Amino acid sequence: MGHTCVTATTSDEGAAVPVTIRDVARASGVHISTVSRTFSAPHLVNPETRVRVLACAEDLGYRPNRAARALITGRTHNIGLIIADIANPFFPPLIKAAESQARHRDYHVFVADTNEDPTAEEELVHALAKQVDGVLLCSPRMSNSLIEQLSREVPLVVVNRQVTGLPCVLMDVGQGARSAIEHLVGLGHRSIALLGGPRSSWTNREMRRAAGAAARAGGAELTMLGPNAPTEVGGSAVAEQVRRSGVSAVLAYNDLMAIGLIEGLDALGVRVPQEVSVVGVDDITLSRLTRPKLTTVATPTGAAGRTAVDMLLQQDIESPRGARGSGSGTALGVRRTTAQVMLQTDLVIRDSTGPGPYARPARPLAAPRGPGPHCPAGPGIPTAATGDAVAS
Amino acid sequence: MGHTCVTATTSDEGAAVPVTIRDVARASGVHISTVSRTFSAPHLVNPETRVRVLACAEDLGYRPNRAARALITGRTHNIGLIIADIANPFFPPLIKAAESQARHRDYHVFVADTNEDPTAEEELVHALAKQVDGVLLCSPRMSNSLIEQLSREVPLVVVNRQVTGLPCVLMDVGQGARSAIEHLVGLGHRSIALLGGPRSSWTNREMRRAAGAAARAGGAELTMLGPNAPTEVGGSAVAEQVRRSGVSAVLAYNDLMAIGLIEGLDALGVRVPQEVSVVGVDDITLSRLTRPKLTTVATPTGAAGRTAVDMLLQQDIESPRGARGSGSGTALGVRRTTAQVMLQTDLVIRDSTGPGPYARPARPLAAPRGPGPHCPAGPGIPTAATGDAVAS
DNA sequence: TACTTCATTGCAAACCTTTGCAGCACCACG
DNA sequence: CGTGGTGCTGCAAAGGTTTGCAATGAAGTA
Repeated sequence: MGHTCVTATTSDEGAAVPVTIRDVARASGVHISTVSRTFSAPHLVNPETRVRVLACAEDLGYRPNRAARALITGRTHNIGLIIADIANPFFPPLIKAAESQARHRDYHVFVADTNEDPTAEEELVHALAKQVDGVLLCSPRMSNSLIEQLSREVPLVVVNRQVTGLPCVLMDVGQGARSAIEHLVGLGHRSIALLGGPRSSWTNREMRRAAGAAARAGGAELTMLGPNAPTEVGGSAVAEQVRRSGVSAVLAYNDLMAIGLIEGLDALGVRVPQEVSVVGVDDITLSRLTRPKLTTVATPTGAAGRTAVDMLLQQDIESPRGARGSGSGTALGVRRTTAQVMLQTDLVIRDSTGPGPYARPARPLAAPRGPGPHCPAGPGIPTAATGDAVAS
Repeated sequence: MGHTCVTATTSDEGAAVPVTIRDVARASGVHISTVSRTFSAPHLVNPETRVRVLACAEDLGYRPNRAARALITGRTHNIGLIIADIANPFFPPLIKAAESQARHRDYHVFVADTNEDPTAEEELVHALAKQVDGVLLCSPRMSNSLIEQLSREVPLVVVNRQVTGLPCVLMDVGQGARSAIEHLVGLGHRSIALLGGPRSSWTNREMRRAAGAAARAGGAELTMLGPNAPTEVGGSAVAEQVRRSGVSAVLAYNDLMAIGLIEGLDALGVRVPQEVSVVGVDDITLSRLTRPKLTTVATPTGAAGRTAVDMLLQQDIESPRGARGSGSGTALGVRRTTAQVMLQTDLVIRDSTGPGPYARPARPLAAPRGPGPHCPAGPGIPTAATGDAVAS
C-alpha cells in the first residue's frame, strides 16, 4: 500500500469566490427579491427583467445557496438513504432505483453506509436530519423503539422492516422462504438447514417463521444455524457445521452467504448440488456468475427503492415541515397516513439445487436414470411443491 | 413486480416539531449565545450553567441545525463522493474507506451515483456544492476543462484521473498493465487483446499506453478492442469478437469485464485458461469467487479513499471558505497547494491465465509434461517476466 | 373623472446559528 | 481606593435566501 508523491505545486486559481443573490441583483439593477423570484416563481416577474436577470446570473455563475434556501422553506430537496452495508450487492440496485425515482421528482439522494452498526445508524439519522427532507432506512439493525423515536426528528420510511406507525416497504421473504422449502422438499430433501442472518434483522425472523411452518407442513426437519454475518465469510464459516449437521439442503439468509457456503463446502470436498443443495435469497447479479449458478429467491429491490421514495415524498408533501406554533411551540400533532407495502418475491431455480435423498425418479417416462442416492422412500410422500402447504 | 398494499392507517404522532436553540435558551434561562457556546466552545461557559443547558437540551431533544450553522461558519462538515457506478464492486471498498476516514475527522460522507453519465456528474457537483465542504470525484467521465471549471465552485479532489492544478489520487494502472502483459508474455502469449473501457476514462488511456509499450518490448502483438461498457455485459458482448481475433490472451479494463468475457467465451465453448487467458484489473471480491478464479491487477481502493479524504480535508482546512472581500468581492486568489499521489498496484496471479502457444516447458526438471499447444518457439524468446522491459 | 384591478417590484422580517464586542462582577495587586 | 485582569454572559450583526405585504404605475370600468 505504499504510495509515491509525484507532484506538488502551488497555484493561485481563483478559489471559491461565492457569488450571491445580491451580486446578481446589483449587476442587473433590481432588488434581490426580484432575483429570487426569477428562480423560484418566474411567472411573477416581467419577461424582460427575467431575461436580464438570468443573463447576469449566468454571467456571474450564480447558483442559489441551497442551505440558505432550506433554512427558509424547510425543504432541502434532498433525501437520505441509510444502508446497512454498501458492499452487499443487494443494495446497489435499490440505491440506483431510488436515485432515479428521486431525480424525476427533482430530489437528490445522499447515501450513507453504517457497516451493520446500529450506533452508526442512529448517528447518521441525526446528522442527516436537518439536511434532508426525509430518510430511507434500509434493513436497519436498531430497535423498533429507537426507530419510532427517531421518526419524530425526521420523516422516515423503513425498508425491510416492519415497524407499526411508520411507512414500510417489505419484501415477502416469508413467501420466498416457503417456496424455497417447498422446492427442496419436492426434490426429496427431508433434512434442511436454515442459515440465519443478523439477529436483529426483520427478514431473518420472517424467514425463520415461514420456513419453519413450510418444513413442518412438508414433513421435513428444519435445523436453525446462526445468527451469522450476512456476508460470504459468514457463509463459508459455517460450512463445517453444515457438513456435520448432516442436512442435505440449506436455505441461506442471502445470496452472499449461500455463495460463501458453497465455497466453504467446496473446500471441504462437499459437492453442490450433488451432496448438498443450496438456496439463497436476493438474486444478486453475482448469483448468475458463480458455478454452480445459484438457485435463489429473487427480491424486487428496484421496486423497493422506487416505492420507498414515493412513500417518503408523498408523506412529505402532505405535511410541510417547519410549521411551528407561536410561543412555546404547541406540539399539535400532524395527522399523517402510513401505509405498508408488501412486494412479491420469486423463486428462481438454477443449478445449486438437485435431488435429495428422498427423491422420486425424476421423470417416470423419459429419463429412467436411477433416483438420487439413498432413496428408501416410495411414493406417497407429499411434495408440497404445488403450494398446497397447510401453513396458516 | 406486483405489490400488495397490506395496511394503511392514520396516526397523529407528534411530527417534526423542530426545537431550536431559542427553546433551549428559554428553558434554561440563559441567552441563546450561551447555549451556542455550550456546544461549540464549552470552555467559555460556566460549568454550572453548562450542565443546566445540556440537561435542558437533552430534555427537549435539541440538535443544532447544521444548515444554519453552515451558513455562518461556511463549513458543513460533510463531504460529497461522486461515483461513476455504485453497482461496480470496485467502489464499495473505496466508499467505506473514505467514510471511515471522514468519520475520524468528524465528517460525514454523502455518496451519489452518476450512472457513468457526465451530465449527471456536473449536475451533482452543483447540487452538492453548497451542502458539502468538498467533493471527491471518482473516475469522472467529464472533460478535464469542465472539472477545472467546477473546481472553482467547490474544492475538488479527483480520483482515477489526472487533471493539472487539482489534487489527484491515482492508481498506477500503467505499471499494472505492464506487469499483466509481461506475465502473459512470460507464459508464452504473443498475440494479446486489450479490452478497452469507457473512452473518456483516464485509466483506459493509461492502460493502452503502458500495455502497448510493454507488448512492444516483449515482442507481442497487441490488439485494441473497444471502447466498451465497463460491466460484465460489456465483457460478454465482445466474446465473439475476441474469439474471431485469434488472440490467446486478453487484458480487460476491469474485473467485471473480464468475468463477463469469461462467461461469454464459456458460452461459445472457448475454455479459460486452456484456450484463452484472461487478466482483469481491480481485484474485486468477486474475482476470487468465479471459476476459474481471476488473475488480476489489484488496485489499492481502500488507500485511495482514505488518501482522497485526507487531501480534501487538508486543502480545506488551509483555506476556510466564505472569505469574501468587502464591496464587490475583490477576487484575490487563495494560494493552495495541490499534490498528486500515485498508488501502487499489484498483479495477483490466479487461475484464469495459463501457458500460451509459445510457452516453454513449464518446469524443465519437475513436470515433464509437454508444452502448451502449438509450440514452435524454441528458447531465446525474451520473457520480460522479470520486469526488465525497456519501456521508458 | 374617480375607482378598481392587475402586473410588477421593493421592503423588511424571518429562518437558526455563530461570534466579535462590550458589559458586568469579582478578585488581586499596588 | 484605584487599576487591571479574569471569567462569564448578553447584545446584535451577519450569513443567503424566501415571502407576505405594501407601493407603484398602468390599464380597464363605471
